[in-house]
Amino acid sequence: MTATDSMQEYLAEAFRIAYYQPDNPYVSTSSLAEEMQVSAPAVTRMVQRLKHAGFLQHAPYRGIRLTEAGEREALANIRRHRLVERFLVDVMGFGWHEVHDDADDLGSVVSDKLVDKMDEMSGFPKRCPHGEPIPSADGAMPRVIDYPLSEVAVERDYVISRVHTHDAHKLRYFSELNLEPGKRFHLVMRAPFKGPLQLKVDGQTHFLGHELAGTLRVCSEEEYQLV
Amino acid sequence: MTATDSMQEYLAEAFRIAYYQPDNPYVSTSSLAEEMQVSAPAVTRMVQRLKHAGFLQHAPYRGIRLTEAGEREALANIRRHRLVERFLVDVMGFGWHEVHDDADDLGSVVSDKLVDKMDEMSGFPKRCPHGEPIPSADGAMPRVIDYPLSEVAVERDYVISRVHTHDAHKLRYFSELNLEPGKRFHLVMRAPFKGPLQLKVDGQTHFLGHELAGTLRVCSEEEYQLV
DNA sequence: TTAACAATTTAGCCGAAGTTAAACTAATCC
DNA sequence: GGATTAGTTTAACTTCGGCTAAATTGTTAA
Repeated sequence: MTATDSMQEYLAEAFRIAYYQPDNPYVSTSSLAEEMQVSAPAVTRMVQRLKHAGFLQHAPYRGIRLTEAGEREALANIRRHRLVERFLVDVMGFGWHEVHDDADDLGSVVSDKLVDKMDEMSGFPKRCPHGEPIPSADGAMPRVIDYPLSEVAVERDYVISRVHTHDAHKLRYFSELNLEPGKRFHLVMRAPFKGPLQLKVDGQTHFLGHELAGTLRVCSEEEYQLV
Repeated sequence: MTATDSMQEYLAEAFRIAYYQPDNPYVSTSSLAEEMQVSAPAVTRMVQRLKHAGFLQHAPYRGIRLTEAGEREALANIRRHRLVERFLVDVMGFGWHEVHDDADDLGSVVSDKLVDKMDEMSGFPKRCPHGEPIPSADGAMPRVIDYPLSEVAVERDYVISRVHTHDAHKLRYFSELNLEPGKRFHLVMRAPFKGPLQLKVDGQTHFLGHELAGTLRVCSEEEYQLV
């Protein structure tokens, strides 16, 4: 059985959610509903269709879990999506903070031929502009090593690994602060009780709220080079 | 009222058909059905929806005719489609004969922002890779001047203006013969009774059947420069 | 241990876009 | 001028993907 575009989107989103909660392999329908901007019943019905097609297992009232086939579909979609983003940024010159919506639209329709060409023209990138790893053509997905900025030790250097938000304003703000994936910076201090963080980027000092900092994931230079 | 993607496709196709029959402004539902690869009733119902939305007039059993609003929608779609084709050829390096399907898919989803960028990166082209004129952003569509190769005078020089087929094999064949839009050639002779044509391209002599020749539209160098 | 609440699923609805089969027009042909 | 035929339209059904409202389940708290 082959997945429709819509089915692939659900599978991809489920995979992304699972990737961000490495402890627990089950994805709740409500988290899917939220990410897909869709009602809960819509998810339940799609889940049933996907189960019948063999793309996932469903433990009612508990959650879902992709099968091998489901992961394959998901990774194909994610790869297309992230390579399109890279292409829009590297080749077409858009800002990394402004390409998500267009990439969403394009990601569902580009052919393999096109994706391969985009891959090539972007220099076979390893990560998308938000820092997420790009699955290989044969469906291997590296696991990146990084930590929420809001939880790492102070007075040390880090590299931005991933920026985990789709909020256009936040992305634009990070972009203005030069806080983008791959960027090196120094974490000066963090105020207690979920207080603001102070960091130094390109010699400039910035302050970030605790919550905002939580959407940035960071790691060491060496860890960044691993993927 | 704003048109869905699907509505725009129908409007665009209707416009293209009308453009190829300059004498008669009415487009039959069967021609639309054929071009859209869809059953006749599907067209009839869509036509009614489009009529209600004010995009066309419908004379039952006679045909349809786009309104101003309908032409606007159609031209926006055609512009997107043809600029995507140009981009795939000029920027991404695909062959002009192989981009139609991808362009079809992409044309329905690319945003204005993207189309404008593609326009710029392609050098603000005037025609798509098949030679069809590209509507301007404000919705003006030039009318090209050209004639079926099967009907023009022999022993003269011409330029390929448009290649009017979507058949992948024919396109590939034309491509192999170097017969692409903008190409200059000499029409040597034409055998009577719908016989083959002889022409000289780049010093090489080729023969084309009458029907195949009909899918090529040609004009003088000066006429080609007009659009 | 039961009551309340939150999450999930079921039931029944809608609209878009497709299909086939049957009915209807318009036009042509003898 | 009426019968045949080609082209259109209507009717009735399908699938997909969304929705709201109602029922159900699992968990938590009194």
